[in-house]
Amino acid sequence: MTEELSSQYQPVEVENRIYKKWLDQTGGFHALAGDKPVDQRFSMVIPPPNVTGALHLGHAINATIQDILARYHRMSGHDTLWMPGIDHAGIATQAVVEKTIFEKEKLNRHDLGRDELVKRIWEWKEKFGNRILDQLKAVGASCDWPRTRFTLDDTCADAVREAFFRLFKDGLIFRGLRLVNWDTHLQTAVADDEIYYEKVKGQMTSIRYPIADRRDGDPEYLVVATTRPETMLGDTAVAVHPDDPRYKHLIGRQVEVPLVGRKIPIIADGLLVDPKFGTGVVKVTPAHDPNDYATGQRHNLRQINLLTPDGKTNSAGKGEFRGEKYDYEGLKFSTEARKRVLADLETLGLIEEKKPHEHEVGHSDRSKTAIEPYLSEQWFVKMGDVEGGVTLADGTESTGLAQAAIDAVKSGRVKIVPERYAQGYIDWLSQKRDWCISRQLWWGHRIPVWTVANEHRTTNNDQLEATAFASLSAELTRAGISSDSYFCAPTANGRSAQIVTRSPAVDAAIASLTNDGKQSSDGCSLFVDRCSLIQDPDVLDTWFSSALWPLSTMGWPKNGTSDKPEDQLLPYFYPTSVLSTAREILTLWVARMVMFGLYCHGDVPFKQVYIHAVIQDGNGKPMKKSLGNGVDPVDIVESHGADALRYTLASMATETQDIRLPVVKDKESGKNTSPRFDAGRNFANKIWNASRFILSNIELTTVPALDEIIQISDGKYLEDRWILSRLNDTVAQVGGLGGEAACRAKRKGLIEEFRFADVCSTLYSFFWNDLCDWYLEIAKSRIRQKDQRVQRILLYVLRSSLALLHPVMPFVTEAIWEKLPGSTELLMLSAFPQVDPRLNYPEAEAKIQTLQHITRAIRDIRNQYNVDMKRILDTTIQAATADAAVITGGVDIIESLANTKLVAVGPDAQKPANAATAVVGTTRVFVARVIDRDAELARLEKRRQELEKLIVSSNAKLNNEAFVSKAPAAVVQGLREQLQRQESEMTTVRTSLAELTVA
RNA sequence: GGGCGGUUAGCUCAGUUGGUUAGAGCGCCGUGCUUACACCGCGGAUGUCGGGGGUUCGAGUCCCUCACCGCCCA
Repeated sequence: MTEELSSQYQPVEVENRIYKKWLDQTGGFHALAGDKPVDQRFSMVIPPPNVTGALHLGHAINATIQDILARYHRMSGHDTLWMPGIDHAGIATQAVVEKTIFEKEKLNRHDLGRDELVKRIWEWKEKFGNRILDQLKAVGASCDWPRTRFTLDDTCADAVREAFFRLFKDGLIFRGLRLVNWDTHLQTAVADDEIYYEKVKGQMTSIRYPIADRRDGDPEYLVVATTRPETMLGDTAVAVHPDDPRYKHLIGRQVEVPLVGRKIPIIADGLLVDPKFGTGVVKVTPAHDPNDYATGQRHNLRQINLLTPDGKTNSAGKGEFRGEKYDYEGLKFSTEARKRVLADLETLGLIEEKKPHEHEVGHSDRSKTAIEPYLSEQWFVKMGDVEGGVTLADGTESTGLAQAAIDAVKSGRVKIVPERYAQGYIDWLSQKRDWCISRQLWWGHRIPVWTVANEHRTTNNDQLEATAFASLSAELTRAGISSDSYFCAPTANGRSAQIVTRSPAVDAAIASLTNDGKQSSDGCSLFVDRCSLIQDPDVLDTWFSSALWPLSTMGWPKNGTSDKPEDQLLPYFYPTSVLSTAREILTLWVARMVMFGLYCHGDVPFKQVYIHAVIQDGNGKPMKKSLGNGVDPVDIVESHGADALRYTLASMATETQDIRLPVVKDKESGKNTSPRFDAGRNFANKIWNASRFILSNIELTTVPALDEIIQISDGKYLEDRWILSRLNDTVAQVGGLGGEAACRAKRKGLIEEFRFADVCSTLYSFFWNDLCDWYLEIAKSRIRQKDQRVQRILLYVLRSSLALLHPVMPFVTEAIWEKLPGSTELLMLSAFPQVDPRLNYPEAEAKIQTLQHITRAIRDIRNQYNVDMKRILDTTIQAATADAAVITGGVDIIESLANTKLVAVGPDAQKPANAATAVVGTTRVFVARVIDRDAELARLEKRRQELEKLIVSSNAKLNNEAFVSKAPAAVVQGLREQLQRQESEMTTVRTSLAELTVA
């Protein structure tokens, strides 16, 4: 046995083998719908990592947390599903692939074309898409791998189609003009969270706008200051503060915009204008600034868009002023056009002042180029309340989608842990801002809406359209797929007819019918070239498919269509039990999942949301590639082992929102690491060695059953009852009391309370301190004597410990489990230990504690006097009768652990000459023949002073009339008893001091 | 500007409804190659609980205020 196990745990030698064994014997941690009651089912979906990504510490801590939960519930006998998968991450992925293609082939996406680019991204996905999943496996994640989903696969696409179709039919998806953050390089709208701000040195220019129709006393100009003079071409108002005496009389009049010659109103707006800032006059360009946009909404102003999608000035950028024509069309908007505008203004003498100005400019995270606010047509999901309400899939009514998600949390149907995060979720949803779901990308779920191609629309072809649509409808009906399409008639305000399709079959039918005027099977020509249909070119925001993740991964909307177990996931495992994630996506993702879960399927997607802390470096800075302060979890798996990584991360998982991990560069490898991971490695090593020691001394062929253990623990060995009692307490803390007892006590275990750091420290102190430092040391003499009972206790405790530790440290525990006598089944499939009231031995716990105190006192003296460990000292103990009995009962323990000989114990035991004294409460411990009078005096005097302070403080409280009368009786009584103990010990210390002085 | 979190030993963090002498790991000091483990054992030292004020018989814990750090939302 000993020969097989090295004296140091070598994780790299066992982890791959163990992981493969798990996969082989569980079918890849495969879960099936079963027949257990709801409280014995446990399910989670993994927050799908980005395909472009590599594992970072955020993934690692979250995977560790989820795996602890999954393994714990699996061992508790619950049907356990942990659904894995990855996210297509629209813009991030497309940007990465476009960049690599450009670097290698100098081709951009327009050179390649849509189909070719999408094909290339799929190839790239096949090549790199599974890398992060392999990394999760290296960490030990026990996901149901055969079910691995991808947000762009067919199953997920079905869900996206169905959800879009329903929302559209219910009027919850609409198209509208909105100001979006436009990335002119990638030519797409980007979300607010995909923008970062950078300080840019610019110029503040003050421009004179001539006042139209001047009256007496009017100034010639109004002067406005701007950092973006080119946007003046799109100005549709200038605003002043309603109470500003300088301009009050001008409100309602007009100014002329230089260069374009447009006359625009002077409006009053208290929200936009700060009269103390600049000249107190603000130009308003609703199509090119978010604040101006809002102002435009308030005052019903025209919106003039000046941009082309690639960031140039469009045909609106021209005009006539003072008889001259000005034209900026085709110029790069914020660079070339700006220069020309400034030069032209200069020539006209309309520039009042120019001064340097530093301001924040939004940049796209993906292309690193400046963002342009851009007015464009986008698709939206209506979040706010709607007339008539929204019917959720279970038939209940809500005033709107956002409200439904708010109510789910407020009512406690979804519980957010830690609770404080619920407020942010509710606040964000309460704004009920419509959700822009269209992205001008090619990588993603294409918006399933067909319209008449814009360039073919004229006012007089409505009749043609109507006929064509009727024919198409008939064609779809004949093909039996008309229920998968939804027709929307053209509207009076010029919107084209729209067809929303639910299935690729309908798309294919439309495409084939509209191509080049081809004819349908019955020979009827459906569309002429003036009325061809095109599918909306945009794709859906990635979060749209992510929002359906708990549903789509379980097969919605097709679940229940067969009796096959894989089609029964949704009724069995939905809603999931827990979602573990980071707080940054609480709104973007979590809120939207709740919304869609309720709307599409009539139930929340999860009962609990656990928000884990974010790991920062040792200086409190977030870990970022650009800062070079990140630690790669895969490096830690290689250097320290997966268990060490997991243990360390789990022990940092407290309720705070940030945790710091001091980062250092490893001298040999040059890679970032942290000394904090040593704790995990050391603990794994300790488990390994204690197990090795126990197993090498065992002659048993099976692990004893609980009944046998209870029988033999009733004998003379106090320590056996003690370690069993400690074990039982540890089980209770980590796993809870179980069954009815837990209900009565209203206490779950630390794992289910998400107190992962406490789980770690509880396991650590039991295994290392109780088991290794005390029990194994006490048991050694019996082990040497081949005592059969101690072998049984040891093996039983070891097996329970491995099972307790397994959810946190699965590899090392499974590797040892293999070596247990009679071991056949996997530890990961074995039962998690249960509390048994018969294993509570409070009297043993109290007695061992006394013996530990005495032992420590003797060891302390040995250390202080530098006594050679080999020298056996004589000890005399003066103790009250009751204590003396305990000590006498534990003579062997004290003698072996303190390497001493107890020569006399009792109330009348006398202090030998030349003995050192230690005081433990009222007990005095004399260690013979090591006396150093000065050292003794110093030690006792120090204790005397400590006690004196305590006694003074206790007395002060007890002499305080207010305390005695107002504090609870138990507290007062407790303090009285404490004072008594302190005074007794003081007497003992004084006696010892007196003896020294006399001697 | 609004909201949230943090500030406890040299470092990283616990401290559950206010109540008996504020804890752990790492690090540090001393010591030991005692046949599981030096990734170890044994022992030790280290805290005005960010500053100030208040409530209370009693505050690390509750309230107010200031400072600094971080996050989220505008």
